[in-house]
Amino acid sequence: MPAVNSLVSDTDDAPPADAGVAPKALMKGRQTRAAIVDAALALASQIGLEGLSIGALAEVTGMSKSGVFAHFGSREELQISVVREYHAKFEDEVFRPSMKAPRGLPRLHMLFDRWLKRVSVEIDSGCIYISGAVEFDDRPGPVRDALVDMVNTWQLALERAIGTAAAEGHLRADTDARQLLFEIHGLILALHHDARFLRHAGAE
Amino acid sequence: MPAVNSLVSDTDDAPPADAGVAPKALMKGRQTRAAIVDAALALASQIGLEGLSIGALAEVTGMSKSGVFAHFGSREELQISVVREYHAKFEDEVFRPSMKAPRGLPRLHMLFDRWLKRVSVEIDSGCIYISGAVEFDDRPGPVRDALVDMVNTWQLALERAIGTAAAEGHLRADTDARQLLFEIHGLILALHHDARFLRHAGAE
DNA sequence: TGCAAAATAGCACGATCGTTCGTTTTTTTT
DNA sequence: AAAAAAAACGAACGATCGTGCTATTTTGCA
Repeated sequence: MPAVNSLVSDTDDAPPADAGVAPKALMKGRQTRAAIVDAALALASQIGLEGLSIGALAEVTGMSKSGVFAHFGSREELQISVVREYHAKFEDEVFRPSMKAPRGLPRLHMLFDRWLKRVSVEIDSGCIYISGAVEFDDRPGPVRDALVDMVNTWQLALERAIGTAAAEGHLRADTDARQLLFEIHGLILALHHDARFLRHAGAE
Repeated sequence: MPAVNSLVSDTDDAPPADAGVAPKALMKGRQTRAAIVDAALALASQIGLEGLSIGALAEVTGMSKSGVFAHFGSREELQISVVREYHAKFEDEVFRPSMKAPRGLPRLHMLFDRWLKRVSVEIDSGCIYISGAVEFDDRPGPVRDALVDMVNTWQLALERAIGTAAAEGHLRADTDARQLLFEIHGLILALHHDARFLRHAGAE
């Protein structure tokens, strides 16, 4: 694990550094880039990261292929940007709000609740962590690395929350955090499967 | 659900029917077709059903593109054949052997055991039910239909096994078969995720 | 052994892919 | 306002995709 791109870390990346300078009034490029990434995220949520094509993306955003391309320099970089964007959104909507809940079981419960909602209730946006895990389980490269990195980050955060809840006395003292994490993860995956693929209704 | 292509049903399909005639000595075509499907299954297990390309398949089997193509008539038909082949293999290696175990918990246990092994221990062959579910959760069509059909078939068989085990008194009497199935499925999915994507070692 | 049929090869098509390059437009700075 | 820099465009490339065709080879049967 090279960089500690831990949960909590702001979201910009491409131009190497905002070296000190105040954000002068963000250049036009940044905005459109953000718009493209947004559209790409929506697209990738439906057809997968591998299905993401620059041509389709250009059509959706109303720009030219080369115009879109120029913002990333390669398809791979685009995919990575999408992964990072999803990570940032996930952080904003799942992780950070839950940190305001009292530590221990309530916080863990909120994490789980929000995770669950994010992952499958909003049918329009499938979870990129899950689809990406399947698409890239046998496809080495930077995209896979980025995905693994962020999934690991999230799982670590969850495991810590479980540990805290146990230490707080809200869980049985002999709780195996790793094992519980594994089981909770299983529930989420099964729900994602049944809701999205089999099109079942009930969330349980 | 149009056809009852239940577990237990033999595996040939393409030429409409083996109308009565004894298998004269299977024509050359059938063999190569089978060989192609085998190679396709191996390929799809790694790069996914969507990643399956006729060109790559031709290279692997040492035939011409059109030679491969002629056996299926369309890419979609090829994908469906692969799904069916996986289903048949799954039946042979997971379902059928388990039916020889004594009904109730032992049989259920054997089903689970073999399922688990098939799905993730053999790293070389990822589970097409799982990867397919993700790839086709938002992609309607005959391939998706075939996948859903077979996953449903398998889940139904498992649910029945759970029900039997409960009726036999091996499980708590108030067991909710659907719920237990859901949880078991979750464990399998989580294992597949951790083993294949995160490359963890222990099976638990 | 010869003949019909099945299996395979070879070639070309239109489409789409990611990417490159030179030009033009827009934005920012001076 | 003019000059410099950034952003977007348009056209083309090589590659690969699935899919038609028409030969050619191989197979199974008389």
